[in-house]
Amino acid sequence: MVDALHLTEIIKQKGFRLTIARQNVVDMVCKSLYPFTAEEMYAQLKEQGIGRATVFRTLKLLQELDVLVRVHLEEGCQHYQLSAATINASHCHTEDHHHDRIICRHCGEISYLDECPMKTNVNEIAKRSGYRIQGHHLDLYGVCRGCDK
Amino acid sequence: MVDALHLTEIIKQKGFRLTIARQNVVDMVCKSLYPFTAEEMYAQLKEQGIGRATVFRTLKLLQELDVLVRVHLEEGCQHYQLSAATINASHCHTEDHHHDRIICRHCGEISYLDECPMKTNVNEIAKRSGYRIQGHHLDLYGVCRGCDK
DNA sequence: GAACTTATGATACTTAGTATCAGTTGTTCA
DNA sequence: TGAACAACTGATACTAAGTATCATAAGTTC
Repeated sequence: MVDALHLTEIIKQKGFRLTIARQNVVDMVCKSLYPFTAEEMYAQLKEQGIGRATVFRTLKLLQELDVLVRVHLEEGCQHYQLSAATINASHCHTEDHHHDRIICRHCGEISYLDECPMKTNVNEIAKRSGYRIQGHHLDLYGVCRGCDK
Repeated sequence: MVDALHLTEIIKQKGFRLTIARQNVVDMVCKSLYPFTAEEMYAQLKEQGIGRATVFRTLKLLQELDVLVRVHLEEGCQHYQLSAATINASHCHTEDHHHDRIICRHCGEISYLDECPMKTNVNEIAKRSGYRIQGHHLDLYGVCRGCDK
């Protein structure tokens, strides 16, 4: 699990106030193991009196602070997950957790690659394209072992 | 430009009717050079009396037929573009056009990689993950040469 | 603790996309 | 040909995801 303190520090460092609502959202975000939607997050936070707009606003803020990224699943774009930068910076992780994924088209299972296949390619791509490359988003699609029968 | 005839053949082969509305959508899709939204397409087709629902339906059908893919841009998921399979199958293209992209975070410019960096990795990933891999979606993010000053 | 700024929740609104449905258009087969 | 049927259509109403507005509340600064 990612350290919530690290994220609240980022919020304060950038000059934003750390309110109770934001603290709550950050806590939930840190506990998330899988990509989640704003609605799912709101469903859990509204019991604590946190408004829908605030949840959307806070997730957007965390995205702008590079804490979260919005990710592309085949069914739509409304999912958020912790950015690779956040997970890497977290003291709770020693290995490099990356978010390259394989999604099973049959059962929807999502696995994460243990090794980033792009690592060796980025320099070459940068040279060829002239871009300064800052990151990437990679999803593989296929059929998992269980479904492939 | 992709051959509209090839796409209309796919529609007919799969047992769907080739109506005037579908023909119009296919023609527009073939002319598209960049990812487009359903609303953009509708804006151009409504003059010809084609309804909004029909445009959405037809784009969805073309997606199901693997003619189009919905793509992930940072601002959202609502864009469509021709699938790699369609472009490769088109007689107008001899080289391998792939849709791995680099997107400039500054000006929004989109470039396409001329070589798929995943080509060499897919077998290894399949072996390690146990998935039968059917495809992937790769976006790189960074700053293009023009903006990087 | 007053003055100010930022953030909040409620609400209304926008945008993207889907469901429904009566009417229209292709297709098939006699 | 044309009747019968299924597929498709546009209009419309709806849902879901997200944004804008605004009066109120809560931090912050001095």
